[in-house]
Amino acid sequence: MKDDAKSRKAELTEHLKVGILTLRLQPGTDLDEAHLSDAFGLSRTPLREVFRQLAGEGYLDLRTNRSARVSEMSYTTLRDFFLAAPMVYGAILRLAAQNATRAQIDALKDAQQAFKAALRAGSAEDRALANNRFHDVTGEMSGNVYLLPSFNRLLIDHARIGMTFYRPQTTKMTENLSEASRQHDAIIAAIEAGNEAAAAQLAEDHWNLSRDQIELFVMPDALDVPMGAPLSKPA
Amino acid sequence: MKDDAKSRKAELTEHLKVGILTLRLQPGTDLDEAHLSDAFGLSRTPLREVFRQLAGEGYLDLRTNRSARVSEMSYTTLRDFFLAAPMVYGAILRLAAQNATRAQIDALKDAQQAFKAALRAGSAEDRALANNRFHDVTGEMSGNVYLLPSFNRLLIDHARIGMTFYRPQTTKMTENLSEASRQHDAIIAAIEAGNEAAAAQLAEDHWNLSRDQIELFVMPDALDVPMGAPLSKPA
DNA sequence: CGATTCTTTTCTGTATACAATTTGTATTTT
DNA sequence: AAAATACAAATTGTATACAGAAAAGAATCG
Repeated sequence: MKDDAKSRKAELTEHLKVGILTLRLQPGTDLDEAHLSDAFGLSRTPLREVFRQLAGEGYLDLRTNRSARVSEMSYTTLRDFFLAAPMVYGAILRLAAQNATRAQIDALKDAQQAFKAALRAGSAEDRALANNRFHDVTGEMSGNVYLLPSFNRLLIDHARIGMTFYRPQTTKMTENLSEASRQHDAIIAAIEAGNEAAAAQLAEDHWNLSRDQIELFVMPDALDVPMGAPLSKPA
Repeated sequence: MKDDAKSRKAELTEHLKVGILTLRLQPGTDLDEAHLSDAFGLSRTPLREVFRQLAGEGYLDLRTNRSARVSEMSYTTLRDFFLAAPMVYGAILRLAAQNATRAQIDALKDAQQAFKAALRAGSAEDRALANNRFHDVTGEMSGNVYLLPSFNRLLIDHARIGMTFYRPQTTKMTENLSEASRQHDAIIAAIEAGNEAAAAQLAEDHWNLSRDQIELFVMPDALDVPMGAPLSKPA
């Protein structure tokens, strides 16, 4: 059982990634080098290398002479997200259908099993991470080094945005999650059949569903209170 | 005149970037930490941080317990490049036309001036770098954090592929460079006018020209020698 | 002579110590 | 009392020293 520096470094990386994807580490959070190096038994040198790497992948922002910070999410970035996601997701799934290997398809099926399990009995964090894993595998399948950087960057914020809607608050939202799961199954089938057109269409459908889910959160049903009626006082 | 560590670090970063874009540092080249830290008056710690950053941006590949290496370019990556570039370039120019600020438009004009100067009197390196700079500014204009990672990754290899065809070997290739310059002017005009559709169309035209130029290099005119005739001996 | 093992050397990865910068606090000044 | 300044504490950035892993070379065996 090796617990050397290498594995501790990987642990730290995973810890930060998961924390950021699940919003446990919220956008804008400052990271304390001293505390983290202490907690993971690493000196600051390798720790800072991990920071640089995660910054390169879009998890963190680095500012000279200031602490590393979990990358921000603002309304402008949300707009950019909506613009870029459909295009990149479509291209990735199309390429995945072209290039997926047997082993990758098996990995995708495993990811989907985990996603279903998370829907049945998991927390919001479990669902977001399982969904992230599913799409991450489709990225691997595409194998296109030029599209992956943007795709992975999108997946980070998709998970973070999704953390709000994987905690379903209405029946409609719950139905949407079941639909997403069915779409995952269809995506697997399209990839396995090498059906590019179907994969691209499913990417669009899947994205539209995801967008609807986001809209349900951003624009909830209006409160059922007559105009002018007093609202309950804030604490 | 500050020559402190910070500027030396930036110098090193620039040196490596330029070297990689111009193929002075060829794909697959191993980088020697000891030599570089000596040459730039930096210790290995900040040097390795620069390596990590450049790896994140796609300039370098890092392998544990092995030297950092200039990122490879193979025929498979060339195929991926041709698949991804038209889509991403189009989206970036469309967004650039939407969002460009006055200062950015001025920067783009400056870059184009430099490009023209490089065409008139510069080396192949100068031309590739000036062209890279021009497109880099369009990326800044788009301002979309989700598309930029892929766009910047594409620009790296576009510069490297281009290094072969910015050394024009035929009249046709020279004409293409002039045409590229005219397209740059048209791109500036479309962006300045906020004309998205025109910008997107120009992205397609510009890409097609670039692809033609690459094809001229990959598939040169057949040698004008009758079949079976003896070729001049290699040295 | 070739292949293999062992030793030496070189290079990568990490820890620690120190320098430099920023931030928070107390003091002074208007 | 508010603003400005000076000082102290905390934090980031860098250099150096050392530990560990590959690579290169020497010695041994078939």
